[in-house]
Amino acid sequence: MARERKIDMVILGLLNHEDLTGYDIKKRIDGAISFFWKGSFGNIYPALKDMENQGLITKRELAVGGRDKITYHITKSGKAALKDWLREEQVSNELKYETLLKLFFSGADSREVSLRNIEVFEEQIKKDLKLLKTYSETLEKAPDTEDHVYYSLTVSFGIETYEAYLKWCAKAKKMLGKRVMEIDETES
Amino acid sequence: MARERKIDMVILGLLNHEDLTGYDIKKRIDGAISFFWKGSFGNIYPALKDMENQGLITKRELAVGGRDKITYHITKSGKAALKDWLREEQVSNELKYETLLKLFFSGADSREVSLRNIEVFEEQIKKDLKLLKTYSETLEKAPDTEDHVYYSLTVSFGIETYEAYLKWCAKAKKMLGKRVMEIDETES
DNA sequence: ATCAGCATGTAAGGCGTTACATGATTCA
DNA sequence: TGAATCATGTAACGCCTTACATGCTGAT
Repeated sequence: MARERKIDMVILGLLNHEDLTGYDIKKRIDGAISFFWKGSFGNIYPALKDMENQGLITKRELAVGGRDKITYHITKSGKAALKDWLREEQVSNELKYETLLKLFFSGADSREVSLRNIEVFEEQIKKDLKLLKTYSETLEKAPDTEDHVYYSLTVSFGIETYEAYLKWCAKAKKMLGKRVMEIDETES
Repeated sequence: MARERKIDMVILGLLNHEDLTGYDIKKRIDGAISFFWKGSFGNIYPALKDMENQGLITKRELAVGGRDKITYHITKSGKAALKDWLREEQVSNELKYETLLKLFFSGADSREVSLRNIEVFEEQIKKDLKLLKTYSETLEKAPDTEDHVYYSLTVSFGIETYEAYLKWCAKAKKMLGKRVMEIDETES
């Protein structure tokens, strides 16, 4: 059965770049990473404890203004574990889209309901796409480091697939009989 | 907190169309649905028991050649629950792509490793896309029912996003310096 | 006869979310 | 002074996966 908990790898990946506190790790995950992976405190803190016991990371307690702040640092063993994971070919890529599930079973209700569900999805995607594009713009102005190449690729994955989603939404709405009378608003 | 278990809705959705055994339900889920939702026996059978207790479905035991076969049937209350769910606007759409996670942290290893990971992803997507296209072809020959519209839309969602993935793969490989010397094989 | 598929379940364990609990600091 | 954010955790609970357990049927 072995280790399945991927949050460890997220943590190692982040710590490989810089030392961080659990709180910082959470913030990083809530950024661009959240588009393809999630994490919570109840997830992260126990993982940090385990990983320290395994010798993958070390902790450094610093008293910052009378308060404890715990910063984690990746060890050699941790770096090795990260590489091992990167070189493993077996991956789990999973989509759990409730919108598609609903659409699949939409024969049970009216077309208005299906259309509304597609619109809800579309609105969310538009919002997310806007965010991805700000990431992309920030990246264009940033220096060309090796890490940036990878960051940039994941962002462009998001942008391209989300644009495909939007195209599909338009087609789906048309197919379900939505008359598009609105003038298309360019997303300025 | 309320009900979170979406497998119930998958089951209701399927039973809304026809009576099925637990085993049949699993097979249906392993078909086109598996692209956006998963289910297992350890998941399905307990759900069926719960849902029967809740009055959402009823069971019919039939002795088929000396063997017990349990077929489930959706009730009025079950149909209402299905509609309620369809009309709920709050949805959870989640992507958990380990490939992207690896790519994001690929600065920790060589470009060869990143390229290999993209290739593994690409191969999987090509395989899945082929399957989706057979679904699509089957659909084209099938009668134009209301249910088919929705089935068709979910399949086309898959095809279009997977094609976007493949485009991205090509771009990513190029960006990471993969020289494409192979003559492109048309997927006949 | 044997093997794949049909058919129904249970049990253990893992993983994750949410809510709870606590308290310091910073900024308006 | 009050709210937001920083910061670290724990506990309960829920859901799912995997493996196990069992036995029949149909095809080769």
